[in-house]
Amino acid sequence: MSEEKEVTIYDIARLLNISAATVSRGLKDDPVINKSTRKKIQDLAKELGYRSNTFASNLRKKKTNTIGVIVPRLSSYFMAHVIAGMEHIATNEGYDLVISQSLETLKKEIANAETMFNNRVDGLLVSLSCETENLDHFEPFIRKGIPLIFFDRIKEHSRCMGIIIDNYKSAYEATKHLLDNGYRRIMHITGNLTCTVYAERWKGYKQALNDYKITPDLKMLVIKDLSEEAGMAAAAYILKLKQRPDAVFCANDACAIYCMRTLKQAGIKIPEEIAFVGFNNDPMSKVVEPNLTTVNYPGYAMGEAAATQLINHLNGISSITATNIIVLRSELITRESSRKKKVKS
Amino acid sequence: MSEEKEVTIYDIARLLNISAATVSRGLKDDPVINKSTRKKIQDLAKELGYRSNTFASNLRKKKTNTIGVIVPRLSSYFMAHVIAGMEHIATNEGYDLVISQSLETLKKEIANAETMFNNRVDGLLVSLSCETENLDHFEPFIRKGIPLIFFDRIKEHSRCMGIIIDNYKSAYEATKHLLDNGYRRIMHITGNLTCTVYAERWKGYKQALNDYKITPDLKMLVIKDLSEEAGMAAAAYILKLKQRPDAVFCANDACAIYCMRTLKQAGIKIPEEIAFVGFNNDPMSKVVEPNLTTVNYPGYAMGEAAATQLINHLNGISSITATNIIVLRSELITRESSRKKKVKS
DNA sequence: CTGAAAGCGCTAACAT
DNA sequence: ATGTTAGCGCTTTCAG
Repeated sequence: MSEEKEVTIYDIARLLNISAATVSRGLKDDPVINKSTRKKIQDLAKELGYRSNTFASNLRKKKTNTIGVIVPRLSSYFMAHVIAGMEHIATNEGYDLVISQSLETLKKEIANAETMFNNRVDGLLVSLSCETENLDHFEPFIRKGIPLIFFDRIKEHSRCMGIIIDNYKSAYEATKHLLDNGYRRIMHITGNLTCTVYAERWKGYKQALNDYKITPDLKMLVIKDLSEEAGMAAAAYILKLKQRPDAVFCANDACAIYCMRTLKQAGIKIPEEIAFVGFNNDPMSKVVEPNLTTVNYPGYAMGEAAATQLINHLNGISSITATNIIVLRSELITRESSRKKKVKS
Repeated sequence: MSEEKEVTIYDIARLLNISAATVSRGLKDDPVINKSTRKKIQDLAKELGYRSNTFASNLRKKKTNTIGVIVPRLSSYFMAHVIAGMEHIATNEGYDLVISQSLETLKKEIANAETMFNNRVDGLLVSLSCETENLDHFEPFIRKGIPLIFFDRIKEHSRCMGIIIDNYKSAYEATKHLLDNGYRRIMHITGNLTCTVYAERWKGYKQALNDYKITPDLKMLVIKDLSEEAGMAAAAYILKLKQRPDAVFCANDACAIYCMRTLKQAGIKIPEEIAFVGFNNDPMSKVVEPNLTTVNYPGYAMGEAAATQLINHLNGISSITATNIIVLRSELITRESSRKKKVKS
């Protein structure tokens, strides 16, 4: 623990008999400084083990080079990829990421936003908790002109960009795929409808049914938390139903898979008796038997897009308030779990 | 963008006709200040929307309240849970997490360490890349007395704590489980053996064989990158083998699963002809058929442990250099893929 | 219990 | 091309 003393620009300045200002400029390779002076400065800095003091610099520049990220949970496959994508872009651009989880509660989301605000992040990337019904706790950012981008779980705001996939369209296509393949009594299992993503998927589902002149049946709508347990519970519900669905469109893969598995264990043939479509393209969907048809959700790309937009705005290259919504491509991946229904003739 | 001016302690001081020093103390509820003065200060601060300037404070205190995290990849199920665990502890203790990925390369790991060093993190939490053979790039931290904890992928260092599971023992138990269940020709599929985790697992595997008087056969050792593709390639290798294994112990689940699947598609019965044991307890392992026997890897707990130890050290509650290694409990979860072998009689 | 004063290390406007 | 100067906002002796 030999706490060596920190080297400052003043040490370098003194040793080189120049001013601290010149050192400061030389260190960031400012072309206004003589090339040989620059080299001398940089060489000595390295030799002395100089490291720039970020706080002093931040204090002066009033900029933190830090981007705040607030997400419901870190520990999903999807979110891990989003974060990886953001980290990739941020690092390349010299920004740090400070990440926090709301654990799906508004209370924590508010606390996290406050911390981020006090820490003076340069910008904020947010995926909203399901409990969040208004954006009041982000007003301090708006008022200070701190750029704010929502991704995945968004709410519209005139001054904030949103980055999403077209949940409505994806759900519509997923449902239409089932209909096209001959399924008619399609159950929808989803999460809290205050979440835009789930609300949109539900709309897409209904529209597809409508287009096939099918009236949505409320018995065919199951709202749970989309957990594995919810999937098993949904399966139990299905088994008790007098008139069972011939297909299930579930708003995530984990829930779809555990529902499917439970039914399978109860002797139901998948997809012959009940077909399945999930959402997210979780690695599990490729492994479960039968392989689950699902909607690919480009997490890494979404993370990259969000970080890129924010940083471009920060650098003045583009403005967040001009573009309002960016929609990423998402496509249906058809697999065994929704194979064409054999029509009994 | 109404860039309202920032409120500082001087503003509060002026308005209250007291000194900035008193405000500074009052804001952190220093009992040395008159209770009513404290209240006045805090009330006014809230009213004016005062937020403390972290840099100014950091600059003065030479402390960042930031913990750096360097991991090979963020986007695995395991690592997502590690990070979630760290974030949980760090947030509670008022620390920020700054996270970066080495993407399994030494070059990036060095660059990341340097950034963290320059950003003056208070402590560092590291899981090493596979390429890392020495700890030179962490010397600046050691020299400055900045605490450094390795987790999961560690290397021993007299001044750094390591947090791991007992990979040797877990692998030993996994292999012994197969042996106990009647399997004798056990293949081991693993990753780069410069990684301690894989080296330890390999040792455990060999020891179990030894204890059963079985000489390890080099044909039964497959070293790949443990990816899904590696799993499929390993399956192809097995199919071409004159003398096939009757069981496979794979150092992670993803690879095990894709190997198993490929064999299954080729008509091999699992576990009758070839049994499987994986490692990690990835969600996929519970979903694949047959369910995969695996070793539970407590990611969240590991993240919590690492963060807790670091913060305790930072707070002077305990020392990192005293304890050297913390071993977390990990247990074998037996499932269908390694059912007892039926002995032909 | 409160205040005065001296920086922490860096940057940027302004001057030379 | 380089130097001077004046802070950024906070903390912390030391003095009262």
